[in-house]
Amino acid sequence: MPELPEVETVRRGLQPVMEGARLVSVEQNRADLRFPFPERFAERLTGRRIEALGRRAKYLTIHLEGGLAIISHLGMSGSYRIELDDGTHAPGAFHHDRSKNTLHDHLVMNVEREGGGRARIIYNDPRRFGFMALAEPGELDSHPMLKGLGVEPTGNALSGELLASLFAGKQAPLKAALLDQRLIAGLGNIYVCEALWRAGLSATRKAATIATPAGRKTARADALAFAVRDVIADAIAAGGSSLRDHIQTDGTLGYFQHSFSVYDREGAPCPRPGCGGTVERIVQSGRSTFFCPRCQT
DNA sequence: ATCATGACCTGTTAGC
DNA sequence: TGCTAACAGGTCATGA
Repeated sequence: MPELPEVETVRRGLQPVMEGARLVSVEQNRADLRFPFPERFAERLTGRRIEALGRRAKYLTIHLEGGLAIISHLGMSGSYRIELDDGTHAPGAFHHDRSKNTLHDHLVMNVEREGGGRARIIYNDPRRFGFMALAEPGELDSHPMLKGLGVEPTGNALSGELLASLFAGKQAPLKAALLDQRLIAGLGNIYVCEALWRAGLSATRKAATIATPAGRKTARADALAFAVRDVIADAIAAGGSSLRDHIQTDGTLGYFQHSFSVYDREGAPCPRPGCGGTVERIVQSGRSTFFCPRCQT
């Protein structure tokens, strides 16, 4: 599920229940996800108040009183859901609102909410590619999981100039460069495919070809920087993409999947007006790339 | 250093 | 219907 827009959607869904709440107890149901949980993880959380929820790239950050912070990555299949003490799901609960699948509930945070009442925040992750870490007070930005991350594709930071300088000299395919979290942090397979389509650029072209040899921007760099920021902003506004969970009762599931131009649309006509091409699928470094061979060059 | 590939895990779906 | 293979939103370790 989770690229940057999905993680941001999770953050916004958890925020009204978690911020200001106190962790009454934490149930950790196994020793590891992709990596072992930190030492004494549940004990260190218990009793603390949650001050804020943040996000860096695809990482959710949970800031606790005293400065300790949980760093949570959802991998491919991680999700959070909220259960209120009356047994219902909270508005804003994200994903997997079906009664089955508690098998992979790996962490349960029981909280006393700020305005009173209790809630359970449950982390579920069938494939266990997700992971959690703890950052000591003042060490969040320098934590090994976050410190090497590149620029956020939100806001104005990602300009054509910056993109050109980041990609200058790179022989890797444009797609691989866009997926490199050390350069731009937060893009994944869906939004890279969509951004390349919006920019009219081929995923297989060498990354360096959007810059001059000196690392100056070209029209391609401007188009790609804009496309990346644009598709991420659109996806966040739509609440992210939900590929598998179309059953929904409380209305907070993402709907950006209905706006895909090429992702998972092999054989469909290219939606660009007047193009007339057909979406194709190729494999690059083991991952599907969806693109229009006619208008992406 | 840079780049490509396989590995990690479970669940769902397409195809025979 | 039942089995098998392919594939899935990500990252890390390895080897060329």
